Amino acid sequence: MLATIVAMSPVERTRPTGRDRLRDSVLAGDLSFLLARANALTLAAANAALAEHGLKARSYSVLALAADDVRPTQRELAEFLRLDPSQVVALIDGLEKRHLVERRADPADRRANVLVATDAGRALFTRAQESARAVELGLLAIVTPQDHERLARLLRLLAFPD
Amino acid sequence: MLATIVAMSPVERTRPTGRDRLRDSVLAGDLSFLLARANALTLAAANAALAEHGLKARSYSVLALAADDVRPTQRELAEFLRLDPSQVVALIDGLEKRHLVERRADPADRRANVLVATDAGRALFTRAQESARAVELGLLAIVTPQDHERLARLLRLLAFPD
DNA sequence: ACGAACCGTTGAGAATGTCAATTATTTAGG
DNA sequence: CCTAAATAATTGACATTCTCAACGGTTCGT
Repeated sequence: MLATIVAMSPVERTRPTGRDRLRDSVLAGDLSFLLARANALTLAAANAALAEHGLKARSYSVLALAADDVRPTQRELAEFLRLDPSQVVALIDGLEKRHLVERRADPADRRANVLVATDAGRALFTRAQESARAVELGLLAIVTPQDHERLARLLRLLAFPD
Repeated sequence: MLATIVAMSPVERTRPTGRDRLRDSVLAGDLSFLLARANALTLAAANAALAEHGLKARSYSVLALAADDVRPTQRELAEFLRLDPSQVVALIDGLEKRHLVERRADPADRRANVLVATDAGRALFTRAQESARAVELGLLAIVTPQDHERLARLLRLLAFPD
């Protein structure tokens, strides 16, 4: 409403001046949109920081789970990362060729593989994690530690609804 | 640490039972990951709901901005939605063929087009918006209204850092 | 023992992302 | 005023990612 009035300047103003006109649009109030845009920016920053380690957010995530001794199945990886199982195959292939992870037969189910990190994988992850951490702190420098915690809690609710 | 101890059960336990073992991994504490996963789930839900209107999150966003009389330039759309300008071309082509939006020469800059919605576009947007709203409320049913507001505020900070 | 369900893998085709080149127009500087 | 650099939209090429269906091997329920 206010924006409309402001736009009603003299005679068809060239442009309502606003550099953030779009930020006042209804779309900007849409949580899905904010989520998408925040994710896009964050992902770009993360990928840029991980590039020096030859990783992207995806491969970093897989490596992180492998290095964490949680011994995830490829199926679990796919569900957790919201990827098609076939993408997990390609992702692991890439990391395995670089000797950062290994597929091990799951002793409990011979259909399944379990993913473990090699020593080199763990070493790389430790280094990459610092880069990732730096990015995250950079992005969150604008919010208070309390808000940081709140955000994590709320995102966890959205990310794991069940 | 704790996980390690727990895993050290009698004789190589088949599996630490946990169905959410992965949720205790270090990755699950990563804000980028939570953002990515929350976005993936939200996007999937939004696309599913918008499908009945022949829209996806992307085209819905473009339509929303067009219907909002904010008269965005294609360049502005690209920046706002974090897309390559060439993708905006394709997106608008699709909507324009369905007579939902129109490109209008920007009176202030003849290089630029400004996007406006047709009456049909506005009508469709109104309907689609209800679906989008329903999805959003569904996703946020688990949080309090106050948390809903907090989340929006924090995401806006991440989505528009400057 | 049997069929159904499940795991990883492969391959194909659609959708998206990324980038460079082109034309038309605007802007900045001499 | 004129010119060079920058900008907006578009096109096309190419890489990456998404989505599905099919397959062999294995497990599960009955």
